[in-house]
Amino acid sequence: MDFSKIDLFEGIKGSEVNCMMSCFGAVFRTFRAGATVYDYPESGDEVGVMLKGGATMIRTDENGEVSVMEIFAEGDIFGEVLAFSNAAGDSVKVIAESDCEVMFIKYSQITKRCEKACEHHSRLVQNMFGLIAKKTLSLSQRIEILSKRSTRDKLMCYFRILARTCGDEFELPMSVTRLAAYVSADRSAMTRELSRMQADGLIEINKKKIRLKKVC
Amino acid sequence: MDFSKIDLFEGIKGSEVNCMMSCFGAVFRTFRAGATVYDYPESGDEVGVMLKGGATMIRTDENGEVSVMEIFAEGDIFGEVLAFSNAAGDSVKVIAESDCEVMFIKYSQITKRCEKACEHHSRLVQNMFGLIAKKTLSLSQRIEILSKRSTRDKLMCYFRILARTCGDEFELPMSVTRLAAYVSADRSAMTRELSRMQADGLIEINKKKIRLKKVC
DNA sequence: CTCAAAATGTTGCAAATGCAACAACCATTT
DNA sequence: AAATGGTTGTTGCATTTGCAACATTTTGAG
Repeated sequence: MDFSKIDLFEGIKGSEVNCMMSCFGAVFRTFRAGATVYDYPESGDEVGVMLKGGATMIRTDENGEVSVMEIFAEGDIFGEVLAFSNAAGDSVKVIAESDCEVMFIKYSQITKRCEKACEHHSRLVQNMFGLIAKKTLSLSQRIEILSKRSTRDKLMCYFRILARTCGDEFELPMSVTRLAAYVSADRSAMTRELSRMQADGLIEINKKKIRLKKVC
Repeated sequence: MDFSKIDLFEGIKGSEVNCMMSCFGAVFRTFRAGATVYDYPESGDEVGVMLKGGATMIRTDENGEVSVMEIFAEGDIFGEVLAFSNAAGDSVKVIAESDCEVMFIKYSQITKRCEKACEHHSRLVQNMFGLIAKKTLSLSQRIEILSKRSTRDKLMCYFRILARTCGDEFELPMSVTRLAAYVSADRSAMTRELSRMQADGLIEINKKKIRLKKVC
């Protein structure tokens, strides 16, 4: 297993990473696309580290309304203690978007100093620090999107965020149906709005390929 | 200054806290209600710790649209590195809701180990950890609220969250105008909806006092 | 290949919401 | 007391949005 690309272990040698695994009681699992990676009511204080592939955190409320909470790519971490409140007791799951590989460790083992006082434990804490900061950033981005009043503004806001890393032409990192859940809009209404946006010359859209046309 | 109630310093003796202040280059300031506590484009890598009073983080976009991003009470921390993306380059400020007292420290001084290697520095990092986790929780709560489709659902979601800590009868922690910004709805439309909710027997509302009536 | 399930695209209609404009109220300052 | 600025409450109207229902296309499994 190559951990060199995983941010959580940055600055920690591969050999030492393996050594740390026993402290953490790390467990490795692989999942097929569509499988449930993490089921919140059950998964206690475990932290998941996405080693390979991608997944989406999905909340389903009592009315069956679905909303996308977070999107995980390689290197991202997730877990109940890390990220969210489940106020309403809704069902919250992480679903594999593609085949993926995940490492699970106990949160409590990370935050408390282990008896052996691994030298690299504190570095790991620092890394974790940075990852959580990154996560708050993405949550905050989501809030920026959701706080727009109209579906059009929400979409434009999201597209501009994507464009900042990918340029004015990019591919949606999720299905249109998921996108609707992500911006918290009705799918059909959103599709209608996407058409209008194209008609108004704001974007060009072809399947999942999108091109921002106007600078703004 | 009494730090015993500030989560960031939990488990660190008062005398040692004072000792640490020099490492951090802590600066203390007081603000009147309505004053600007923190202005993001300018305030670099500083972390604010709310020692006394309360404040609100407000984003204003290019159209003058206002949205409340976070609400800070005693013990909460805030800062650019901690929480948010400013994608659009909008104006983001922290405004004192009441008279308040804030301590500012440099983020970089917290994350990097200081030369003196204070014994308690690592405890501070652990505490900071917990605070950020708490922050992600509140961001995630906000997302839970914003991802509801209707204004009524947003409000009920928020009220239930408040009720969990305060019981079925509580006082709004912000003005109605701010509440509208928080749930990202038009103020007048929200007021209208609040009346309807009362008419429908869901809540009783009197100024800022709210009572949840139906269990659900 | 074939079938079933899921995703996508489209439309009409009713309801919710934003918007604008206004009046009433409150607190603070002069 | 008067003036000022901010918050609150209300209403009519145009627009947006959600919702439901349906046809079409794509995907995946056997």
